[in-house]
Amino acid sequence: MKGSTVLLKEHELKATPQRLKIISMLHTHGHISIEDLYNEMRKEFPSVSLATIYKNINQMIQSGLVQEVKLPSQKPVYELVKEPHLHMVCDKCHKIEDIVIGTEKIIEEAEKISGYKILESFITLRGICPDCQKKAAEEA
Amino acid sequence: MKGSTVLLKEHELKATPQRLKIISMLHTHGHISIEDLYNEMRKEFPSVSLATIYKNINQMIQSGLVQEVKLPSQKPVYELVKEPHLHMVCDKCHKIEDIVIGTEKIIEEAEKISGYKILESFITLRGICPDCQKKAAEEA
DNA sequence: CTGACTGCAAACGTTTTGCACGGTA
DNA sequence: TACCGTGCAAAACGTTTGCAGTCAG
Repeated sequence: MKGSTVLLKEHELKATPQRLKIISMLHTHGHISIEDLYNEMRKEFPSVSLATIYKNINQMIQSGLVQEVKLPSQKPVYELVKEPHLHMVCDKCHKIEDIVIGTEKIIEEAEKISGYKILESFITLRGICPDCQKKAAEEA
Repeated sequence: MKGSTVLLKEHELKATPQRLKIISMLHTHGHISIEDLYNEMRKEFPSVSLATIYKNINQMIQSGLVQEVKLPSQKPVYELVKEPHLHMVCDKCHKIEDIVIGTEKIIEEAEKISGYKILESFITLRGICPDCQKKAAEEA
């Protein structure tokens, strides 16, 4: 894991305490909403402004450091940009997990059928996570 | 194509002129935003209210007649529920197309890797549509 | 006829903007 | 020191709600 200061410098953003904290929260949570960023940030920086969170997240998105993830039936969450992956969302506990799967075949087929030149894919799968399956089985 | 009145009745919604128009616009456009629904609806029903559009779309979603589609970098659009499909979005002209592709393999693999029981998949592919590829080639 | 639907206006939650102050490089 | 970033307040959006009048069944 790269130092957060370096990460910011590489994207031409100054390393302010607020930004370092945002990066750290993104690392820790994997996926996090603006509201949760704000609430957690306030523990350490009680006078932080929501505007600061928005401005920074938007700058990080523009600079390619962060990515917005739009999920069905919930507010957008944010994650650090890393290798391409897809998102699994649990219907019961709402946890979000990344998994890495080859998507070449589906993309190839989509290109063949549609004639599009595909540049990026966004895949979200909704279902029940192993923990919640277990709980459901025990309750039955 | 089923009559819109019947479609509404099947979903236990009264067939008002506004609702019939919404269904017709969904048919015609395939995917349409609230704003576009409103602007087009006003041509025929000048005094229609945005609230009516929202209320109706939300009811149609709840009754399983309509589905919300969240796309990267744009407002949500709405479509009639039909067979599962994925969305192709053109970077240049922003057109949205549906294509039907088997997703069993990717879902199977995701289930195996993650242990999730998957219930639904949301797949969006971003790229350049054939028309815009052609245009780009001609300009070069 | 009755409950559901519409249009209007106000309220709401989220995100953006402008500006003066403060901190990073 | 110069500029960028922050916090605050206000504004701008998008969406929802409450209500009185109207319409579909």
